[in-house]
Amino acid sequence: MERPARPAKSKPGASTRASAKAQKRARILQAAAEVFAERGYHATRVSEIASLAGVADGTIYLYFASKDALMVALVEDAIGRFFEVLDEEMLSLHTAREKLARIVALQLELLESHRALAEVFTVNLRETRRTLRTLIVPKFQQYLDRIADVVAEGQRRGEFRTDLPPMLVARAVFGALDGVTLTWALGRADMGGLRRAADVVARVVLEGIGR
Amino acid sequence: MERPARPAKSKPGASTRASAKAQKRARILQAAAEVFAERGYHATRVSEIASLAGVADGTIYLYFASKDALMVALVEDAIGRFFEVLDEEMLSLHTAREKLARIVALQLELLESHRALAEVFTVNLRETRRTLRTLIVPKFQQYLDRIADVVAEGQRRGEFRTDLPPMLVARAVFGALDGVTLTWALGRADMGGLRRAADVVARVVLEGIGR
Amino acid sequence: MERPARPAKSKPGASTRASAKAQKRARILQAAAEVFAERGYHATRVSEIASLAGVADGTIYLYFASKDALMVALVEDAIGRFFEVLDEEMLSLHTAREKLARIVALQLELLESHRALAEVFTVNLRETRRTLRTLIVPKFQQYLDRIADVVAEGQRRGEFRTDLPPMLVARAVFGALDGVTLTWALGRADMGGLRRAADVVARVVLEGIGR
Amino acid sequence: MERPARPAKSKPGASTRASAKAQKRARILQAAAEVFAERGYHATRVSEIASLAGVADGTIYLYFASKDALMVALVEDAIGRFFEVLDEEMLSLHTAREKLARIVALQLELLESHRALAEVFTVNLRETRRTLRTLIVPKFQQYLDRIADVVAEGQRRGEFRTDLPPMLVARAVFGALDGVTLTWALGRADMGGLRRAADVVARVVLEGIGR
DNA sequence: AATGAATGAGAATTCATTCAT
DNA sequence: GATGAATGAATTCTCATTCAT
Repeated sequence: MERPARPAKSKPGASTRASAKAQKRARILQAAAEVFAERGYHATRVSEIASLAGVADGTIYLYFASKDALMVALVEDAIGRFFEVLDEEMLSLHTAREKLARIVALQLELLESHRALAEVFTVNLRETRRTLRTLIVPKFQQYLDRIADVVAEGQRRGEFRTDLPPMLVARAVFGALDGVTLTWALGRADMGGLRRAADVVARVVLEGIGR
Repeated sequence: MERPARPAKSKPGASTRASAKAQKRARILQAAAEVFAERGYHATRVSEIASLAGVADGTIYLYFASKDALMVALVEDAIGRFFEVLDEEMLSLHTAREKLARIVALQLELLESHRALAEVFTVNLRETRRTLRTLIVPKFQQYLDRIADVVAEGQRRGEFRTDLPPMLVARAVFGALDGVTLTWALGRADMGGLRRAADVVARVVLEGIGR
Repeated sequence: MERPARPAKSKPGASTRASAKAQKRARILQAAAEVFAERGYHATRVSEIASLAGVADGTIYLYFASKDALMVALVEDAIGRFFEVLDEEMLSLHTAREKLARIVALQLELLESHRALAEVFTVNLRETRRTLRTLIVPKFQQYLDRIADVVAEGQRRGEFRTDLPPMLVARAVFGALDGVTLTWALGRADMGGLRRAADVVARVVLEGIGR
Repeated sequence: MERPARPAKSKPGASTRASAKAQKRARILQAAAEVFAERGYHATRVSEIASLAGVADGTIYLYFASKDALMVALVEDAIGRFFEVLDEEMLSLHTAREKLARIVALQLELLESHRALAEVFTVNLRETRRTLRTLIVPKFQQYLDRIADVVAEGQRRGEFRTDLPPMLVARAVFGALDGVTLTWALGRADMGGLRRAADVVARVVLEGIGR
């Protein structure tokens, strides 16, 4: 199940080492996502992650401070990558309708192509202790803010009706995406299922909040 | 596993005893909801529930087979009560629009008035093991079915646009409700917050799926 | 499984009550022997004994101070009854050979006809705590003394060789009886199995296996 | 479940480590025997064994799957060692009389020099659950078979009388040994006590107590 | 840097016993 | 006398984390 995946040619010296380190870190995170999704956060043993990642138990702790930190890193990394793509895509879009539709599509595309992440985000994330949520909730708030910003922009530009509080719309939209992902991940998780869902959610939301 | 209150003729005091038993059971469930919401399912000690309910640790096990069973009972009781109210209310409503709006309002009203339950449903429920989820997921599916039925009914009656798969709409609507409840419960949980959210969600959804 | 067994006609008044009490006590002991033999001392729940005896859990404690006391009473009663029979039979026997052979036969006959007791004596008795054994060991010592007395008597009368310490012989004989009972009870426990064993043990002890 | 010491060529230090592991395992078993004998199986806390063995509680479980498994290993190791000695000694003996006398002597010598084991075998072994006994009973049956084989051999060779079923004799002999060990271990357990008993048991079995 | 053996804190659950009815 | 609901003490085992090698 584990792929050692040491790439053939890499830069010599320090950067090789740095890159080897980054790769091992990534391998551990990947393994963590899979085991968390498969067994749940609490039922996951650190040794299972280590085993799937092909490292010793203790090695995990050279890369992450704790099992909790592993979950935080996993989520923050994924959100970070998502934000990068999102930010870039937003640049080329000009209407709020387009932007909102793209956000919806992008989130579901990402999760559809990373099944394990989909379950981690919709399920396992909520298994973790209150303190841990404290670290992650701000990241989510950032995302809600971005969605709300697009809604507010659409309202200012006359694209959207103005009787709906942007943040409340953002929470509902995020919830809808989370909900379809959850039922998809816990169910058959069929190919293309989330992509189709994105279309439906976008149409309902845009018709619903459109002027 | 519990014996329901015995009906008409029984030894004197029996009905009193049965009712005392039902009351103690309810007290334990209430305590469980509060502690689960406060500390999370895994961080909750059975002894904390017992202490808050004012019974001995062992007494919990005279009413529920395990900590897991306690969570299942908590959720099933709440869903059961919700369904009862829902079914009765649906009788007096005739359009699908009214019905859908009522479902949205009812779910959020119920959870707003039971803050602890709101957190249990949106957060703690997902902390429990796969096997436990197996027991609860069917109950949720029933709820999704009811929502999807109303959507399909609206489509047949010409109230709703027909290009949206009812079950997908149901999943999105449920997700939206779950999402606003989650952000409400994890945030300030201000009075009336969910009631206002119900209005927004209903308007977005009905405009969105309306013809 | 339980036989209420209230006998039809008994003496009126206090003695009736006393006898009813004695019968209930006997029923509890009988139930205890069966459950101990079936499940082992530690695995036996007091409530199982109560259930088999057809009384409430608390009732057990009106007759016996504790689960330990129940085991002590069970064993002492059985040994007491055994001693009564033994003492009477000894009166009519005159040689030490006859006496020893009779002891061997009597012990195995008794245990063969009370399968549960056989297991209680050979197995469950040793499951109990050191303090409990302290109460029972003296009873066993009495038995060893009787056997040793017969051996010493045989030596005085010239029936038995005199180079063997009577108490050591007694311990070996008792062990042999215990051993055949144990293997019988843990095995098929076939009818007549112990009776045949009695004959063999008696012959080995009295004559040896050498030609 | 444990990995036996790896043979010839392995990383340097490996054999040292394997031997350290074997030593720790032995220390735990030794500690277990002592505590079981002292307090009884059920009254023994795993933490007491750990403490006496000088390891942490959890370490016990790196070597044995459970408290039950610890008891099984203890008994099987001891029987295994006994069988090794027994098999070797039997080679140099030629008459069944000699062999039987040697078995008797050897068992009692072994137990006399391992007082704790004597109590474990005669007492604690019977405290364990039915399932555990299932694992150990076959080992005992092997021993009974060996004794019975010697008896049958003696009968074939004309050394022993032929009117006694070998297995029944084996059960009685084993019982006699078990009985003298039990009374010795529960009593003063005086030095040489079992050695003297061996002599008496052998003489009784081979020649009987009759004159 | 990597390993993996060792650590030891921590908690659900059982069940003998009590006592209000 | 009898009941059985309630009590609460008591213990095995797990597993995140450490650290000697």
